[in-house]
Amino acid sequence: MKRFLTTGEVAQYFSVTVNTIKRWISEGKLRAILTPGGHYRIPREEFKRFLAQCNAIPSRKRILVVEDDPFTLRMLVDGLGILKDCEVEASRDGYEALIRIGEWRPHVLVTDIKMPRVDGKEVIRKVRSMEITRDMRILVVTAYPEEVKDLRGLVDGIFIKPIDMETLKETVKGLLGAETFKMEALWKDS
Amino acid sequence: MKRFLTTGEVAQYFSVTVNTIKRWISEGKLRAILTPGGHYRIPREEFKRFLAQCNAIPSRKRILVVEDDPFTLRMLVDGLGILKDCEVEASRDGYEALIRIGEWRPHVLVTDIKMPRVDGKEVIRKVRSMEITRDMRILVVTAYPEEVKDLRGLVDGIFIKPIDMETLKETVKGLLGAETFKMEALWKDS
DNA sequence: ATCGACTAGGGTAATTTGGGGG
DNA sequence: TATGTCCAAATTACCCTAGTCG
Repeated sequence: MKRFLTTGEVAQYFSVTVNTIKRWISEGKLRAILTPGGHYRIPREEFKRFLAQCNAIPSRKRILVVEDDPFTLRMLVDGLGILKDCEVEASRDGYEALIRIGEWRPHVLVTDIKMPRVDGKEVIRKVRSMEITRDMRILVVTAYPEEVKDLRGLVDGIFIKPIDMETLKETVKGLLGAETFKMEALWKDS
Repeated sequence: MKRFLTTGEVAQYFSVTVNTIKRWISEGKLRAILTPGGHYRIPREEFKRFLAQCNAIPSRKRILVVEDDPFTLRMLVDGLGILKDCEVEASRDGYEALIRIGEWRPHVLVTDIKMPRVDGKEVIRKVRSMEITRDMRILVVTAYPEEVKDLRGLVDGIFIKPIDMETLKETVKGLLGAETFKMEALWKDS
């Protein structure tokens, strides 16, 4: 198994020209190393990361849970963890969560709305308005029903603590069923 | 752990032919010793140095500017935009910035510390503590010198408004020159 | 000392880069 | 905005045989 791929190999894989791959690299979308002669080599790990980011491989669905209370967090992660073909990760605060959203692009975000030093509502509005994260499904978890009234049209579900895990799991399963693919280019023909 | 590598081993590592390795050696790009029979042996240390060099200049450097004041933002983006081999992007608030950091992995972050509904200091502490963003260089821009005293050890530079763009540009250039390698990922198996 | 596997060195074909412009 | 196409120069791959390594 080769450790590095050439631009040509990656280009062939995506059915795009080599120039497009070079542009992706120079724009930082795809990371690569340089040979002394100036040719790019793409690490296989990076290639896989990139594929997942493009939704190009039928990867397992990604669920990000954001919750600062360790007990609730544990319950959510463990509960969602038994779902089939899913990966669950946790962030303990909003800052971590936002970086992780950009990097990992979860399919579903399950988030508390009250977090120290971060405005959960503002985060949701932001995420909804950004191109990259617009397709992400959002479930809100909160202890204060009246806090989230104005989020109704914006999120895919609201759960009031204490959480009914069975309903939550069913809802997540439903959201994951709805496919959202973004890279038509990959489906032309191989 | 072997002390020396053959051309074939290095070639396999880089997904390059043996001849290419030989050319790198004859051109002095990769240093090697000679066996009495005329076969090359590459010292492991030299191999590591070489690999680091390949990681050093992978693509154009990415600079993310975070600033809510349109006027200052414009000045920063335009000013940094003329740097060679750099891409500059802007985020108008902390939420956007964090997602963009995760997605784009800027080499340098130039950020205001006072932003609506986001604690800039907390963002910086968070970014510094996370594996993915630990190598990112951070420059803080602020109008309040006393606000950022406790950030001194944490960031790579602090600029007080009004900004001296020439100094800022020089600093960014300096930070971009200082290479930060992450070779461990490439060393997992071998 | 022998043998299989690998290597050096060279010549030629194929690929890659960077840039500009559609 | 993103991608495809074109170009020359540079880099790398592929082929070979004689020689070295283990």
